[in-house]
Amino acid sequence: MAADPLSRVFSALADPTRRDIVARLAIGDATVNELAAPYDVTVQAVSKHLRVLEDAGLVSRSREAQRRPVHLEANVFDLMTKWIERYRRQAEERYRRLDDVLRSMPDAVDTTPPKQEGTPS
Amino acid sequence: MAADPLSRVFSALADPTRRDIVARLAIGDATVNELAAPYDVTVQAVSKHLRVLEDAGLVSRSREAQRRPVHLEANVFDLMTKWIERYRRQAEERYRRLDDVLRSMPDAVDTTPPKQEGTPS
DNA sequence: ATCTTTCTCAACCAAATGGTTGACAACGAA
DNA sequence: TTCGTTGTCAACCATTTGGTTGAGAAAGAT
Repeated sequence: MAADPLSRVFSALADPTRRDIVARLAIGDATVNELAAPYDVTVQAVSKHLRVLEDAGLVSRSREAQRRPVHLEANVFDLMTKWIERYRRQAEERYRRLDDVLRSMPDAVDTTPPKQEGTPS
Repeated sequence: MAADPLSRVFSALADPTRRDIVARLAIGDATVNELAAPYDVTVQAVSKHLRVLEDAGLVSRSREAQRRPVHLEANVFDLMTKWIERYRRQAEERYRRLDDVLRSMPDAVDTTPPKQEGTPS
């Protein structure tokens, strides 16, 4: 089993069925049988998927008679978005700098579009 | 191999070594040997990781003499952030509505914690 | 031409993954 | 109590994955 939380979350969402389940749970809590209904796999398979999502902290299961309502824990998403945003911003910044360098070169390639730029972000 | 692009991206980032490589590439392009140096795995293993990242569209490899500089393609991140944001927002909206309902109920359960903000971890 | 460097491909291996079936625990209903 | 429903656990199976070693392609250096 993956050690670090970030790997667990990414790994959990790397499966289309599990992303589908998350999408379903965003609408509202559901039981395992309800979640399994749309797919032609056994309930056990869906239960396994839910365990993966639970280990990643994306989902929680409570007890209610025989039923086990599954609930989406949205806050774990932040872990991912923070990681993603960090490196995207860094890469975009780098790209911008490269762009500046190219622009500052008189006519190395000459394909420079005659454009005046705004300053995004 | 995973069919859909979203699964490929999530799956690619589910590995700590590959996330590390992405972090490194955010600083600047690098060759396979440079990328492999910090880890005690073979260059072949890193080459495989790069292939996974490339299939996910997160990275591109060009040719420059014998060297193959690896470049980070930041735009693919958007695919993920869009997906994540959508369901997080949906789940938060749902939580807000549930919160409203609970607040509008006079004293259904009475175990209501006194107005605390933020989840108790 | 022959070496050297850089990197990928192919074959193999152990472990993880996603699925199955079968057994059974927990609980409400009869 | 016995039955039906809901869900998990255990064992098993096929495929994928992350790693290895060994061979070889591509291009500059000698």
